[in-house]
This record gives sequence, C-alpha cells and structure tokens, in this order.
Amino acid sequence: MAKGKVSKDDWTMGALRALARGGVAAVAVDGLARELGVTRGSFYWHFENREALLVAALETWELLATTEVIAAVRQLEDPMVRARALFAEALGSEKIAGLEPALAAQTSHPAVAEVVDRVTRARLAFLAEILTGVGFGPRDARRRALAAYAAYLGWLELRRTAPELAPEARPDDPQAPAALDHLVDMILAPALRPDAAANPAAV
Amino acid sequence: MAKGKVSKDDWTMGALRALARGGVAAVAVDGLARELGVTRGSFYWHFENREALLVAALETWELLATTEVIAAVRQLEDPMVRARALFAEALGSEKIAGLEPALAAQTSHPAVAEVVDRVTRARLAFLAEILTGVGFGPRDARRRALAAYAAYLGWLELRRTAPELAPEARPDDPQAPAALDHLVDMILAPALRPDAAANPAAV
DNA sequence: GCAGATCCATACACAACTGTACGGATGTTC
DNA sequence: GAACATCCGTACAGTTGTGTATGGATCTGC
Repeated sequence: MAKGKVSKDDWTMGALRALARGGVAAVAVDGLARELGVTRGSFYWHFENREALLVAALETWELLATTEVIAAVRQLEDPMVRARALFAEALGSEKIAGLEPALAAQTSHPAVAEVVDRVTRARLAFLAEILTGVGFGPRDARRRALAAYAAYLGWLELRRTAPELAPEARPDDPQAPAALDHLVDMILAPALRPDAAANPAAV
Repeated sequence: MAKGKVSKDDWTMGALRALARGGVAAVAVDGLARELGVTRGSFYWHFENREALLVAALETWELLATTEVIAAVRQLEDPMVRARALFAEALGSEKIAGLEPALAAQTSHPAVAEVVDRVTRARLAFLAEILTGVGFGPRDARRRALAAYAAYLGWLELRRTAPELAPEARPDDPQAPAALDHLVDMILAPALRPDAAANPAAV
C-alpha cells in the first residue's frame, strides 16, 4: 500500500479477511478498495467480477490451510511424529482469525460449500491415514479421525468466541504445549497402550 | 401466511432462518417480506428497524436454546440423569439447522457477540455444575466442561458441513442413541470408575 | 353501523454496491 | 522518445436495500 501497486494477492487476502469478519456478504469490492487505499478501478483490472475474487480467495485458503499442510506433514517418516506435527500446525496461530468457522457457516453459497466439502474430506482422510499408520484398524481410525476433527473445529470456534474462557486453547498460553501433548495422548491412547487397543473407545 | 396476519414471531423466526443461512447480512427486510408473502409495510409496523429484529431474534435464540433447556434439566434430581438429559437435548434435532455455527461466526457484530458470550458462559457454567454434581472437583469439572463443549460445537459444525461423513452425528441415524451413550460414558468416565478418579484426563 | 385499533400496501427519498466505459498516469522496451 | 503494457481514477447506469409517510382494508366493541 505504501510504495505503489496493489497486487492480486492483496485483493485475495483482503477477501479472506472480509470472509472471516462477515462471511460472503462482506466480500464487497467497495469496502476492500477503501481498505486497500485504491478505487474499484484497480479491482476490475485484476478480476473479472466479485465472484472471481471469492473463488480465488477460496482456492488460496484451500491451498494454504490444507493442501500445503498435508504435503509438509506427509514428508515426515514416523507416524507418531506426523501426528504431533499435524496437531501442532493445526492448533497453532491462525493466519486469519475466525476464517474456518466463517467458511463452515457459509455453505449456503455453492462455491464455499464445494471447497469446504473438499477440505473436510481431505483432512479427515489424512487424519485417518495417520491413525492407521499409528496402528488403528480402518474403522477405528475413521471414528477417531471424526472425533478428533470435531474437537478441533469446536476448539477453534471456542477460542474465537470466548478466548478468556479457554486459555489452554490459545497458542500463546504457557499451558498450551502441555495441553497439546495431553490431547495427542488422548487421541492416540489405545495406540500408546497396546493392551487396550482391543477395545478402543468409539465416538 | 394462509389465513391472514403475519405475527411478530413470524418475523423473528424468519430472521433466525436467515441468520442460519447467511449470517447477519441475510437478515434483510425485503427478503423476509417476500418469504412471508407480505411487504415491508408489515415489518415496520411490528419493529422499529432492522436492528430491532436482529436483537429480538437473538433474544429468542438465547431463550429457546439455552435458558429454557437449562431450566428444564435443572428440575431433574439425579446428576447422572441430568447429564444424559442435557446431552440428549443438545445433540437432538436442531429446530433451525446451522444456526449455532452461523452465530458463532458472526461475532464481529456487537449484538451477536454479546449474546454468544452470554450463552457460552451459561452453558459452560451449567455443564461444570453438572460435572461437579457427578463427583468431579471444580478444576476437573471445568476442564471437562470445556472439552465436552468444544466437541459439541465441532459436532454441530461437522454434521452441517458434511452430514454424510458423520452419520453417527445425525439424530435420525440408527447408531445415534448408542453413540450418545458412548459419548456420555467418555465424558463421565472417571466418575463412573471411581478408582480412576484420582487421575482424570485433562483437556 | 360507526369509531377506533390493528395490520398492511404503496410510493418516495436516500444510500450502498456492482459493473462498464474510458481516459490518465507511470513504467518498460527497443 | 515513441510505442506499448500495466495499473488505477472517474463518471455513469442499474440494482437492491433501508426507512418514512400515508392511506386503505379488516376487525372489534359498543
């Protein structure tokens, strides 16, 4: 904004911030232009229309928050190291606060619904893959992946709506690392104690 | 809509449906009027303005989804019966699908933020109260209440965005009652096995 | 069968946003 | 330094939504 041009990425990042703040309706060309210090002339040079900006923003989110994370974790060898790395990354600081809950709540828009569905499937499949690697059977891995992902989603929501009520959920809290270890231990419990693996808890 | 008048409640219920669909921005007088088969003349007789409708809808939600539920469960005697009744009610069929995630994602609006904060506090306090009644110490009760509530929020979100991926989460699924029992057992585990209560799992 | 209350339609002013057309400014290349 | 590409401002038309003013329709009590 200082030394000159406004790039296409500036617009998509602004769109993601707007999405987090007020959903699809908040992705307004006028508002973003004011925020970026330019007029709509800039926007219509970079994008076809408002819908194109929304799609570009969703693609960026899918790439940064899912595709690249999975690719990075997949490079690790040990399944247990993978699990801890994934949870640490997922529960780390959000680049844009509140974006995930906002997108999940906007699935009445077809483009959002499509991307959210893809992301959900990819994450659940990868989680189940990790749990399988740790030693769970396919059905248990799937069930635990579901439970863990639901807990993750609720955790994100809770630390946004009531951060002072859930201090352990904040990545800057001194108890955060211990809480993370504890969480991983809970999810992987039967795998850590092979004697109990015969009767892993469902749901 | 058939035999005559459109009541004030019709407007607030329409507002809640709109909130679930598209957030605060979707609470539009024009759109709701079309949906109800009247013109805006009806609206401005019942309400001062758009903001008043939003506030009324939020109050209705707080009452139906939190205040009355807590009051009903509080009338039960046995703490364990209370716990199961609360979870059954919370995970039962939603009156308006997707309303909770939508409101949680719209806390950039002051009125929404205030109500969501009140509801979150009330629910967590009541959950901790129940867990205390079951036998947990204050700190453990609070931690478990947080974890259980986070799981609940994520569960709601997941069954909205990907219902076919989480069949057990749907109240009409044949596995639902068993899954509910299993969930309650997990949350109350140390209370059900007093020998393990000395070292309850945190987070 | 009239008076008042209740409920809603119509019409208007105003604001915000989208999309298009076009022109100006700044840099780049040969 | 001329031609060209890049990037953005300005002006205009069209749409959608809010809020207000006002009158009409229907019911209710007496």
